[in-house]
Amino acid sequence: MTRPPTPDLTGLPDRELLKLDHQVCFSLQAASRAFGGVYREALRDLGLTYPQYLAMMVLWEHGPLPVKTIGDRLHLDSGTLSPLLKRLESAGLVRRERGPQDERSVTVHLTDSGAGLRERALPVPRSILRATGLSVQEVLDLQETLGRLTASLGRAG
Amino acid sequence: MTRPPTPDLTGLPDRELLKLDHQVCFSLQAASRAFGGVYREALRDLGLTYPQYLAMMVLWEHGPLPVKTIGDRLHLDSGTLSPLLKRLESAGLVRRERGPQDERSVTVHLTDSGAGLRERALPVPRSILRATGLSVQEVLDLQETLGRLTASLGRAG
DNA sequence: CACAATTGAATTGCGCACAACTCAATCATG
DNA sequence: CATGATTGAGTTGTGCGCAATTCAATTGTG
Repeated sequence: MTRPPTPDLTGLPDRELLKLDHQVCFSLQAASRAFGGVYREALRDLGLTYPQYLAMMVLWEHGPLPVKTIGDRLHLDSGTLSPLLKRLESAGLVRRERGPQDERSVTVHLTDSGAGLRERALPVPRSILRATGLSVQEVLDLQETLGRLTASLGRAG
Repeated sequence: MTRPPTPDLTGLPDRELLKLDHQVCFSLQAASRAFGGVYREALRDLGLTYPQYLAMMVLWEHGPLPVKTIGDRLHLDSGTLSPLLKRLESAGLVRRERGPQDERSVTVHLTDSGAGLRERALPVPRSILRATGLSVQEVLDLQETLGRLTASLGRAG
């Protein structure tokens, strides 16, 4: 019943492979959506969705940034970020300016309102972490595994 | 530098919590999206998206099922499933019938074309699992952790 | 039996993710 | 310096996920 650390996957029967890989991606998405639900509730008062919260966090941490840089950090392209930032802008949290040196680039600034929102967002991480029910070590292990997984999948795809 | 297995989370500073929880959900979504990319490529020839593939797998495994049952298995509601099944139907893979005993229920059947697609889908799981770069044991551990995580988050949200 | 509550599907609306494309600004090469 | 390639944003279209609503069918209760 013990398995070698790197078993010969090609030797496993198709239906076992099917179960394994199905459940990995499936349980990954299940966890991801469960997070979404918890964040949705935690961010409701702030009027932010989770992706919007991520964008705000990048700005809270690094100050004004070009759209391109935000996209690099969040692994999102302009097709996702442009409308998202537009919503943040119409919510009055953010302001966009064409860069003077490179007129293709648009730099995103926090407004006073956007900067002030940080205070109200501070308790969110704690409530989320507590909701996971995981120990810190489990969180670290999970991240390590997910990091390798994403890297492998990225190279493959 | 060593930590107890279940540390007192309330004792950690805010900014450390912030990093931890941020990266968990973030790396979860990153892995989930990386999977999406790999599946997208693997399923391109079949003309299926990953959620459509999941629905087909349920039908391949269990035969004709009511929409409700498919939704329970995939954790999807009718708002997501109805249009998805409609697309599968217009692709000729699936047929929908009102149940005679309960006229609210709609049972989804595979067409011959839909059943035949299973053959072409068989090599997909193997290529996906290989792309993960994880050992079988790591896959099992990951699933276990994700299962607990999802359960905790579900209870919390 | 009548009527209220519940259930199963579908629809609408919103936001995210991604592909494909447009367009202007910038860069690189000859 | 002129021209072709590349880059940064934005737009369009498709599909997923979720909330909220609608509607008919069914169930439960008095």
